This record gives sequence, C-alpha cells and structure tokens, in this order.
Amino acid sequence: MNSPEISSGAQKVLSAAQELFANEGYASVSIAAIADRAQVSKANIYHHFESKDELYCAVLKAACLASAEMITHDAGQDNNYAKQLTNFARSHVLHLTNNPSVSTLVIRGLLEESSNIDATTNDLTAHDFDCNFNRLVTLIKAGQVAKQIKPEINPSTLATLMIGANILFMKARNVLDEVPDTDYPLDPENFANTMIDILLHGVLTEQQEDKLL
Amino acid sequence: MNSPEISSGAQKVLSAAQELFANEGYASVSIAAIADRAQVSKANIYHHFESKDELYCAVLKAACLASAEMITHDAGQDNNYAKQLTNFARSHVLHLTNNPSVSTLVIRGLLEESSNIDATTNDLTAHDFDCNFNRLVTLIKAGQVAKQIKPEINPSTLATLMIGANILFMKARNVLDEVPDTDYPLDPENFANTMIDILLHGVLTEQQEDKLL
DNA sequence: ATTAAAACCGAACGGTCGGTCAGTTATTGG
DNA sequence: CCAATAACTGACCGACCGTTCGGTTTTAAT
Repeated sequence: MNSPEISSGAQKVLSAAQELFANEGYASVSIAAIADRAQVSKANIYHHFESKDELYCAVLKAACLASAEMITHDAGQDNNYAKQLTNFARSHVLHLTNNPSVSTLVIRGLLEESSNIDATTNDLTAHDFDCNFNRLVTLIKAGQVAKQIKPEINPSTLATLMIGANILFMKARNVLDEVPDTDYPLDPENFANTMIDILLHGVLTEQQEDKLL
Repeated sequence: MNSPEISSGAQKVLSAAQELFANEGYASVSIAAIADRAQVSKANIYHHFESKDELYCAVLKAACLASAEMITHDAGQDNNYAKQLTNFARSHVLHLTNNPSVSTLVIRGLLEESSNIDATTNDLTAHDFDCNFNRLVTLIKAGQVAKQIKPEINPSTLATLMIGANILFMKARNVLDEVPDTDYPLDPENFANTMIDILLHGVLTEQQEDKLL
C-alpha cells in the first residue's frame, strides 16, 4: 500500500529527519544529527537515500501527502456554506496544530523563496498549497453560486484571510501565550469559531452599517 | 543620531548580511558569502562584529527598528474606526511588500521556534511583533468602546486575521502569480481594500443573515 | 547449509565552516 | 611630522560538513 521502498529502517530516518528539518530548517540540520536521533550510523542514511537533498525531498513529499490527505476528509456535501466554511476552518487549524512538523515543513517551503535546494521542492510545496488553497476557493465560489455568499467578494482574498490567520495562529500561539493577553483564544477550535464569526457577519455594528447607506 | 558604532564599512556589511539572511536564513549564509557581497575581507567582518551570531542579532535589531518605525507613522486620530482599520491594513501590507527583506527577517524569527542562536533573537522579534500586534488590538478595542465595532468580537482574533492575511499575501504572491488565478488581487492596496471589505461587512448575503434570526 | 542481497557500521576523504592572527594601509589628533 | 588608533587584508587553524569506502552482520530464499 505504501511506496515501494520504505523499510522500517528508512522510516526511522525519515521520521527523525522530518522533526529536525521542521524545527531547524534544512541547512542547520546535519546528517550526523539525523543519524543520532534515528539511532543509526551516518553511513546507513546514505544506504537508504542518495543525498541530503534527496532525503529532504522525501521528507517534504511525505509531509505534503499527509497535508493533502486531511483536507480530503471533509467533503460533507451540505448545502449550508456557512457550515462548510466553518468545517474547513476547523479541520484546517486542527491539522496545523496537531501536525506541527508536517505543517511547518510545507509552510517553510512556501515562505522560503529561491531555495538553494532542488527546484522540485518549491514546486512540491507550492502545488500542495495550491491544492488546499484552490479547494477552499472552489468552495467559496460554490457558495456564491448558491447565493449564500456575497457575489462581490473576492474568493482568493477570503481564502487568504482564513488560511493566513490559521497559520499565524498556529505559529504565534507559542509566542503570544507568554504575554498574558488574557482574551486570546488559545484553543484551536475556539479560534476557528471566532474567526468564522467575524468573516461571516463582519465586525461593524449595525448602526455603523446603517450609516454607510 | 545613529547608534554609536556604525561606520560606513560596518554598514556595508550589515546591508549585505541583511539581504542574505533574509533570503536564505541564518545557517545557509556563510561569513565568506557576506564578505563577498559587501566587498570586504572575511577578517574585516570580525573587526566590526564579534561573531556571526552578533552580526545576525545586529541585522535583526535594525530590521525590528525599521519595522516598528513604520507603523508609528499612522496615528491619524480619526474617529472613524473603519477608516483607521483600513489605513492600518494598507500601511501594513505596503510595508511588507516594500521592505521584503526586513519583513522576512522578523517573520522568520517569529516562525522559527527554539532557535539555535542566542535566545535574545527570539525575544527581539517577538517583542517587535507584539508591539505591532498590540497596537492593532488597542485600535480595535477603541473601536469597540466607540461602539463602531461589535462588542462580542475578539480583538486578538481580528488582529490575527488582518496580520496573518497580509503576511500570507506578501509571501504567497510570488507563488500564486505563476498560476493564472485570474482574480487574485496582486496589487497590495487592492488586496488590503478587498480584505477590509470582507472584515467590515462579512461575507454572507442578506438573505442568509436573515435566515439566522 | 549455502549464498546473495540488503542492512548496517567505523573510519576516513576533501571541502567548507566560523574564527584567529600577524601584518599592512588609511585616518586623525597633537 | 609623527605617533596612535582604526580599517582592513591574506594566510591559516581546528572543527565539522556531506559523502564514500571496505568490511561485517542480518535476512531470506534456495
């Protein structure tokens, strides 16, 4: 069921590499460090993978696969698009917070331009990101066709809002919880709900909305 | 007016280091590469800076300073908070897109946990981020006191939406413009406007809003 | 039991890394 | 004009980098 070439030893290496690459980036992680964590010899890594680059690509590929898999699981063909957006936001932010190393890898690939590594890594993460991003855009457009979402809003902008906020939430949680900003919603589901609330109904009070007419 | 110890030679090194660190990260950039770009010898760098770590800290410090300076320039004490939010979003996204290397440095520091470098770098970027983040939160709370922004929305969530979307926009623009997603707003100001529109008024059509009552 | 392939290791390789040092040039105050 | 100091350099160091190689153990099919 898996790819043809995943022995248990290679899997140990992959897991160790994934965690280290996600936490510290490509260049900071040495083969020796990966070998240490995987409890194998340095030479053994080169028995399973051609080079450090190839190992990184393999790690990234696995991460993208896992990242793409999760979003597939919604597909609840509800006709209520508010609910569908909520589900997307919730499952997305849960995926981010539950699989931080996978997510970090994909995001890092996205945010780091002109990688010194093989160009395929860029395409890999870009395609994966595009995949999830476009799924959301498609969902939004469907909501517009169903006349539940305003026709004049830009689907890409809305998608950027949702995904950008989720990413920042995941990453900034570690930083912000040190500061006692008492009202910051640390629970992912809680955050997704308050976020969707804003996006669905806007932030202006009714009297302000009336004033604009 | 400047810090006491910024000769012209040191400044050349700083600029070169800033660009390289922003584009490729700390570990990928060698002192030799910085020396090459600054057109000085490797040894000269150690005449101006104690170590690679200290150089990176200096670069980051300058970036945070520049980043903090820009947001200070709004302060338009308008009583219209919709307009103030728009101004914030616009100046923020313009700052990001116009100073990509500065922004990338701060963001990178934010998103990379447990840096192998001195812990002060984390505090540095975290404090800078907090500064801008809290400024926005304060603005939102003022809007709530003025009864222009709904009292039940969470200021931190709204701030995360705005800042997260702007960051993702800045970073993903390079990736997404390859794909012919025709309706993606590539112009920063345009993006800020469509984003604020969504946040102010929500995305649901009126008939959907009515249905919820 | 034999054997071939796969998994694994210790030791070493050329190269680059951050960092040092002795020495040379430019700058500047007295 | 002269010292003293800052700016700057080429050559070099030990450590660590990714990678390779020769050889040993494990696995599994015959």
